[in-house]
Amino acid sequence: MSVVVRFAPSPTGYLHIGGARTALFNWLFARHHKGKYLLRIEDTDPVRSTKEAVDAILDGLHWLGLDPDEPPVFQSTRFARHREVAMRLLAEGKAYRCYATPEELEAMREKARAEGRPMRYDGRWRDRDPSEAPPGVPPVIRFKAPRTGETVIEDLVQGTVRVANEQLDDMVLLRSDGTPTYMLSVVVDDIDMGITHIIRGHDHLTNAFRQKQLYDAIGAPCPAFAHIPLIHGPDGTKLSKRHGALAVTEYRAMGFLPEAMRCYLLRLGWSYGDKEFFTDEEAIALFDISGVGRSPSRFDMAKLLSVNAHFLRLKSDAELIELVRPFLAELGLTAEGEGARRLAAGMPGLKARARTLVELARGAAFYLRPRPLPVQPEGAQRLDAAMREALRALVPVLEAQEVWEETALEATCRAFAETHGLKFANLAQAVRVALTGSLVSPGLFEVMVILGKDEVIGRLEDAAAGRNPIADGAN
RNA sequence: GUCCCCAUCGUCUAGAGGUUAGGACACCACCCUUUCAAGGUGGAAACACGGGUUCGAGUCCCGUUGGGGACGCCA
Repeated sequence: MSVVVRFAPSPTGYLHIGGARTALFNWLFARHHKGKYLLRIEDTDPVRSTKEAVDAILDGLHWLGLDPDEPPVFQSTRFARHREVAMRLLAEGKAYRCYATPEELEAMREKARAEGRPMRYDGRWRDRDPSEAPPGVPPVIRFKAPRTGETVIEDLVQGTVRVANEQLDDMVLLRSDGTPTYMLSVVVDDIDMGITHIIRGHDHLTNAFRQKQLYDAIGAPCPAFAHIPLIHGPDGTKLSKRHGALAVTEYRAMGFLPEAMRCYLLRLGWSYGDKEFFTDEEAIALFDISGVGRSPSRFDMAKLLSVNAHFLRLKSDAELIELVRPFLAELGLTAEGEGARRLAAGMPGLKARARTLVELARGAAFYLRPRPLPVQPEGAQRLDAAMREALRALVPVLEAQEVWEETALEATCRAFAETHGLKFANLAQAVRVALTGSLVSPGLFEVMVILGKDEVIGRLEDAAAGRNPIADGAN
């Protein structure tokens, strides 16, 4: 049997970390088994579903490289089919019309709450004759669920999970306005789409019992279930906006790489011995549901940053130059001609110091900004009058420098510091500020070589003359 | 409240009855060093608790505690 899986988000919000990981596991599982990975948009609630959310989900999946193998199925287009199945169950006596009013249901809930019992529909219309139906009340169609025995799920992750049927009530299949509910739609669509494995969040585990009963009633084989543990926030509670349940596209904006995102998400709840990093090929070859753990994990930004830094360093300089362009643009910078040349030359030194593309852009900015360079406040403090004098004195020395390469420049600067009675480290920091506007940068002499003699002398003169504006700290 | 699930360093996890309980992130120290990173070396850091079963339990069973999830004419 060939594997068919689906990712089935409801378009009521953005694709967040949890959804992204569910999609990833489905995608990986399908690739591993050479099966199909489908996308179904569960837009059966017209009030909460939006076009923007659909686009955001599609965009997020695309960025992560998790495009579905076929065009997405919109659940709302399949109402007629869902209704058809409901009517068939009704005709077969496996479902019935219920005329209970919202008020009655609310009263039932109140009573259950007061008695400390689970809030369940009491089945008052289950065996009642339709002739007793109150006039003018549009009924819902309820599933006639088994009342005794138990329902058992063989979950690929959770193992055997069972629940007593008394715990479950007669769920609504068709609302009084004739629209199908989620529970019905999911089952019918999964049957029609030929889904073999349902891989989804653990929060759906209890739904699985009801869905299992529906499969049985419809007479369709039940797909294999794999309920993967949820991702929690750093404090162990439900992942929320303030934790990082941001749209995955927010991570794109923060300068994360999709492959880093995938790798991080993969290792959240799944592992393969001590292996930490996986290429896509490795992940596809090694991924299996049996490697998925059962306990929930917490989202950890520090680890994500570290993983991203790892994948950033794996990128070629040429790739990085293209990837960083949009982030440079946000700083109002472009890298053309001389700027592109400097960026390419400086990339090895830059990328070792950046964990994200945002950090990379910020670190690269000094190569691209026009003179006089803005300097950060902490850096400006290093340029006191005495140090400015020293920089002024350094200018002619460097102008006389014939061999403009790292070791020669270092020798020159060390000798200069010695003859002027300066600690080399202090001189170096002052020069660093003059050349980069910051106390932190790639190697000083590497920077000198990449900037070139004229630019270096120009920047030193700016600093000596106190021409640099103070950066506003935004960068 | 009822039902279901979960429980190894702060975090992600390895561990399928006998291990000095391993790795990664973060943290600390040292090395390197012109800053910051990167890199290298080392360190601190865990089996929630209580009962069983067993010659032997992080591993199996039960309970407790703690955490999470589900309980809609939402999905």
